[in-house]
Amino acid sequence: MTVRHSGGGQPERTLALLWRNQREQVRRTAGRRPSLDVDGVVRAGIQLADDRGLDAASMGGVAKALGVGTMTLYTYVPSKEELLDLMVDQVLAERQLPGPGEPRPTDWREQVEVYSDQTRAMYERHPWLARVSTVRPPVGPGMLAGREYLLSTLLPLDLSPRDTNTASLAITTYVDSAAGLLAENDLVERATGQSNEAWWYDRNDLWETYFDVERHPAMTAIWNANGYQDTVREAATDAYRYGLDRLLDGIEAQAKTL
Amino acid sequence: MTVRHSGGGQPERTLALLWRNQREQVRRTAGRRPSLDVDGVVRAGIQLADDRGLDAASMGGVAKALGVGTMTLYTYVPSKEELLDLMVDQVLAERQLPGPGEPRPTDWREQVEVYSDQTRAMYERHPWLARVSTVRPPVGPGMLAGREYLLSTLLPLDLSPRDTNTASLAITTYVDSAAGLLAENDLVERATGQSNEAWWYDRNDLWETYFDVERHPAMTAIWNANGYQDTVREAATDAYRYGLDRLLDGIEAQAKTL
DNA sequence: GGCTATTCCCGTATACCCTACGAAAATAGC
DNA sequence: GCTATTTTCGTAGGGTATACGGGAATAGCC
Repeated sequence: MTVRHSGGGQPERTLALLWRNQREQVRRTAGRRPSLDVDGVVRAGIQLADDRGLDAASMGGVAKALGVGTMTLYTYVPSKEELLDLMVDQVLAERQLPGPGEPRPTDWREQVEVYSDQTRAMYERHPWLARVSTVRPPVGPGMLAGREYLLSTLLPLDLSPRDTNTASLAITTYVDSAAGLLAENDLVERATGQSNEAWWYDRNDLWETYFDVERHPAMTAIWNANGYQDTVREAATDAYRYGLDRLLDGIEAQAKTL
Repeated sequence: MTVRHSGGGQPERTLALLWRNQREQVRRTAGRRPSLDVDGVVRAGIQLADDRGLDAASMGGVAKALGVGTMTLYTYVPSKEELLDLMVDQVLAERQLPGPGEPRPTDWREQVEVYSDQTRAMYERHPWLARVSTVRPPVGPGMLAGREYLLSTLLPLDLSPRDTNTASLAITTYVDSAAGLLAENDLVERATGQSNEAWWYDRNDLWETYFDVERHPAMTAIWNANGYQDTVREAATDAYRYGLDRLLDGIEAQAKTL
């Protein structure tokens, strides 16, 4: 199954849910007293997705975890789609990113590092995030806080406003997807109970039967020179660091020429 | 639904399917004559996913498109999972990347550009690709050809074998995810019939009711300086180019210092 | 205490999804 | 024509989301 996002629905309702903790609640008057609240439903969804994968966070699954009927959830959340939006913004907001005026490293690269570390840790805690589309994301407090922080780290570079925005988009794209990949790697190992190395070993036939050395000289050369890391995890971690560092190098160098 | 990948199954069977066109077929002997072939099933799946989204490429949907019963597909493909693997490797192989010895640009950056352009075009044609996990991908001819080409573009830099591999992983991560994002953006516009601008317009309440200028000074500054591009598409395209160029800048600079 | 309007709870039903199983149909070679 | 083999696919079982509507609980008012 694919995980899509933020359809049409009623944008006002969704926004009200996303920002539910920013404004105070209206006092209740008549009617049966609710047995749950939105936060509880969202927490249960996150918990389930963390523990047993995104598929476990079905409406039925979440309802069972909360000890209510499936349809009861629809009192709190318009659809599974918005529940997912709420789960996403919730975990985005978990990142501990300094707000405006709060203490932070002086070097801009170290500030970006904070974003990178926090985002990686978030994906590590919630690997199902990598499975959720980020186009038309839930524009809640969590997402806005992340964007705000990353933009603010780039201000010292004195790029034009437009370039600052462009650079920040490039960085989020890289960090979010690479961090998601790392987390997914770990998740798959846990979920299947099979290490990545065992997975490759199972595909020994590839090299023995199908791989054509003539057609793949560069791969062969790297292999012969022992250029492949010992583990998939190691390779992915190295690539993450290397790519982020080179990207920031490039941004820094270009900023200096202006 | 999430889109997962390459489970346990029987790796040999999956490999044989992925590389089915590299080795010739065994002659058939007795038994009822098949009405379809694997290529046809894969093509139908791709067609359906292209036209009506990944969800339309269900086993039932593909079978109906081919005019057979749903269960008939299981003669050709062990499960939906492997069908997806086959679809993915098929479209990966569609990229026109020069093989070893074939003509290519002289500058290494232009060579990487070819990879970037071909990959972007691939995602444009098959936006559902962005929805499919790339951990434990189908190791078929298409994937291997892509990896081989990208590695070969980096050889002129004379990095160590390990660094070459690391750099190539960083580039694929960036290119594939950023290209996927671009394509997904277009897809969502087509699928929902709502432009990204209209989507944001629907969320006007965000700025009017919830957005706190005090908490988001950097965003506010960029907004006031007119730093946000006119369209989401423009911003994403700019970010793609900018990020790739800066990443390659960084790689080039580092290669020179060695 | 009883009425009423309001709100919440959730069983049922519909419409999808994947796929295990097994019976029927078609074919090649003897 | 018989047999071994292969393909076809209906049925059934267990999953998913959610529309609908009836019943249950509550606050405020008389």
